[in-house]
Amino acid sequence: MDDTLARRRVPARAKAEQRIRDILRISREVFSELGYERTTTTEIAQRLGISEGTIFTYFHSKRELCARVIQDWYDEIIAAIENGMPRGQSTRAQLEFFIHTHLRLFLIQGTGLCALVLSEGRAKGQGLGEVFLPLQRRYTAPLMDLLARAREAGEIRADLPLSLLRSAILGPMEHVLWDAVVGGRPVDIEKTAQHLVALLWPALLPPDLEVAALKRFYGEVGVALRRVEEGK
Amino acid sequence: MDDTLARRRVPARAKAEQRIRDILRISREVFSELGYERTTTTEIAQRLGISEGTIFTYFHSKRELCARVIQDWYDEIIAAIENGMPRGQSTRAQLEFFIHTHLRLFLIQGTGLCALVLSEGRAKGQGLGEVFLPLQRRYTAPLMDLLARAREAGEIRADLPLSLLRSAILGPMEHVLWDAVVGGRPVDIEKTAQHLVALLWPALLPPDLEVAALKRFYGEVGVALRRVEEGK
Amino acid sequence: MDDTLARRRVPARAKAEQRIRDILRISREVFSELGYERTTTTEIAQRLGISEGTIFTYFHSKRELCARVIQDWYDEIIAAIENGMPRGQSTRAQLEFFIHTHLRLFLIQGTGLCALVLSEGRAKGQGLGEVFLPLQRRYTAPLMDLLARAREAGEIRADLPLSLLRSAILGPMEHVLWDAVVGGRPVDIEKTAQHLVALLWPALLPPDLEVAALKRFYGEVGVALRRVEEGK
Amino acid sequence: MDDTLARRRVPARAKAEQRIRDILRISREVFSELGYERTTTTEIAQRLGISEGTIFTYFHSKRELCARVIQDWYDEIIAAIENGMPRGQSTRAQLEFFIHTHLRLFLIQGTGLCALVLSEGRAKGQGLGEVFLPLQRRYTAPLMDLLARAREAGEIRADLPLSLLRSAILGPMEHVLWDAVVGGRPVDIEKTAQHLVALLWPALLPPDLEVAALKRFYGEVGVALRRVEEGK
DNA sequence: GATGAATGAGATTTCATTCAT
DNA sequence: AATGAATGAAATCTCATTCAT
Repeated sequence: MDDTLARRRVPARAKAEQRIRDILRISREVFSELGYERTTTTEIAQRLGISEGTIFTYFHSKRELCARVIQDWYDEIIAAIENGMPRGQSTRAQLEFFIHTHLRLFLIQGTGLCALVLSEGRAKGQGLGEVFLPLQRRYTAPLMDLLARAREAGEIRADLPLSLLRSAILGPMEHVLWDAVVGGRPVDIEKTAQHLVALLWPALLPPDLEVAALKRFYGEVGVALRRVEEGK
Repeated sequence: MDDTLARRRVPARAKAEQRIRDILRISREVFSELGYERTTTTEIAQRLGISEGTIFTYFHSKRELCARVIQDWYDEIIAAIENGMPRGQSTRAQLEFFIHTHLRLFLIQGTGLCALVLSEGRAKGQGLGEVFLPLQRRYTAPLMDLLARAREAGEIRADLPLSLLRSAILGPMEHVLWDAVVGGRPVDIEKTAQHLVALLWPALLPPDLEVAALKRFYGEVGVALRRVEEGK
Repeated sequence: MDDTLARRRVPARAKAEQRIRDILRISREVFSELGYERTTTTEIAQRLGISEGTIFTYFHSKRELCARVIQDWYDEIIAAIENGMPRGQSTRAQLEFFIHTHLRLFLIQGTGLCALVLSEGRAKGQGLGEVFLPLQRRYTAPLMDLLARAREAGEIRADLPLSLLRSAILGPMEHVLWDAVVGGRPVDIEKTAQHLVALLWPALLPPDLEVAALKRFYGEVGVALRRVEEGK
Repeated sequence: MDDTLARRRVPARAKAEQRIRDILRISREVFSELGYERTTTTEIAQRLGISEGTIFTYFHSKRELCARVIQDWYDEIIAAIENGMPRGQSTRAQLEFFIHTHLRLFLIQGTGLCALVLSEGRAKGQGLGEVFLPLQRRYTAPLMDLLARAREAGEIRADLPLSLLRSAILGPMEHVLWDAVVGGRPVDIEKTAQHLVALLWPALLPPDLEVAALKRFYGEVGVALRRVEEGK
């Protein structure tokens, strides 16, 4: 009974929501394959098996549709990272989670959406640009927080601007993804994430924390030696 | 008389070549400002003060023109790096030269051309994609050579694939450039290059090369100490 | 119980009639604001807070709806004039009533409906045009009657076609209304009506009715004078 | 020779100008037949036997094209009236010229353009409206000047606002034209102009200028008579 | 070789109308 | 009776490319 009622009332609203979801799903596909300009509403409609007009029943314009696609995609990534971040664990473990999650989510959709953001974010004039900046900021916030806290704790180097450290982490990830897609090779996400952390971790450490200690010891030994020799 | 002769002999070839250069120069400007799709042949012709038809006298299509623009741009960067690379100096010095030159040449034209490559390189179907791969390879060749030689010499770590090291260098550079353009801030190229090297160098070093040596010393000193104490 | 019965009996007819009235009322608003083409069924439905489909339950097409709107509006004006015309009073008083009523009714709804008729009445092809002619005729009938009777009584000039006199009355009124709407100024209906009558009345009088009599008298006095002088 | 050169150089520019003239001529036809909204660029292109794109080579948008059509049409009327006005002659003769010219020029194109202005002038939002007001003003300027000068000379009544007098002249003209087009009857322009002047002239005269003089005379004669009779 | 007018294929977007629920 | 999602025809406008001069 409940079921029947539910099922009966559903269509009116739920059908519409399903449509919106469908359109967004396919649009994400097409936009990420072809980029904004080469994507046509005709193509989207055809893949959905609906008429072009229907798309415009739910979205005012192609631009709005695209903005929504990007927003949703960001939202997913942001949610995945914010929710999953193992805050109790070590900085290095958290960094590894961030990189791993990032690689995983990007590779689901290919780098198409990434390139979309990269190229359309620059559309001067009346562009999608404004939509991106806040998203980009929210998206990198967990990473920035992590770095800031680690720096306060003296765990990572303080001699360079945080934004540079951020670039040193995000940049290689994007480049690896790019390589993967252009080269068309599959990526072992697990391994690549571990590699990236192994590679980048030394770059983040305070230069010569341990080394400095050892050097001091080395020096003191030297002094002691000389004294022994002299005091002979 | 001289003039007339000169004018008569030259034009057939030299005038045409000048035209081609002009078209390429302006096209580079426009493509990098607007991206491939938003660039119109009309815009290019207008900025040149010539008719649209003329462009098609020299280039078969917009696509071909764009491919040529990108190729020329790559050629310049490749030449600058190949010619300028200070091969006699230390690996670190060569890396700094590479990063510095890269940043400098990219920032001359803005990141427009970079975004152009990024977004148009993916054009599935009848794309520019095929043009890019070899260029990209030639472009990164000097860096790969440098890394390979340094690895053989034991200067840099051997526990990770070279391609990952490459990504760890190119990725942050691109990210920094991106930040610069999106943020609209000017970049101190000199300083940024130094910072990037300072940041990335530790990541490239064999893990614990120096540290390992010190630790071995520490250990030996310990052994010696105990022996002295015992042999007392 | 009463309620239930009432509600049950009424709806079939009365509810439907209320719907029709509502749709017509709002449609009049929208059509007169926007004109036929710029009016959308969506806009009408939204202002009514009903669904688009409902409109088509009661009207076969947008065109039919518009025709009905115009017809109703004419009916109101015609009724107001036919019922209110002070037939016992002087021709001039009746003319003033006509002008006053006309201005008043037009200005209630703005000149939107007027412009609607003007522009849509001409729609060649599958137009509303055919609907208008009889309405226009019924609408001007009271004025034509008034003029015809006055002419028979010798009150107004007989040297020009009646249709021209009608134009000389309707034309200025419309022009004044137009001015008012374009200029966006409020109109003092009372005063404007009086002014129009003052202006137009002399145009309707038989040329020189009074003047002719006076001139005849003037001539006779002259003759008499000369006779007196001579007969001295 | 001259001819040949002239003919040879002509196309480049003259061909374009001819095109523009052709497009304007046909557009005037279509816009005046169908109104702004119902006119399609397809229809215009078809009647011209050219492709739709060509229209947009010369005019940025349908709206601009329409604005130009209206402007040209106004310009013609304004020029005809400004140039032909017989300024030396009597006020009445000048008025007749104005009315006659107006009727003639309007009837060449039908009232289509008139209705176009009427209906599109109201297009709220981003309309053609702004284009019209100055044209309308320039267009009525000669008439207003005429009326103002005549009023200063005491030739026409001063008890009503000039704008009302203007409406009393323009209004009937438009109404007559409307009648003619709706009714589909041909109009005897000469006769109609004369009739309109005969009809409207008395409305413009100072009320009772002549009549007042005669009445004064009549009164004085009466006084004189009584005095003679008494002084007998 | 240069021109620039003409083209036509195609893209986005609107909206009256239909119809299953 | 009411809904509102779906439609599809049509409209405006863009632009790379061609070709006669």
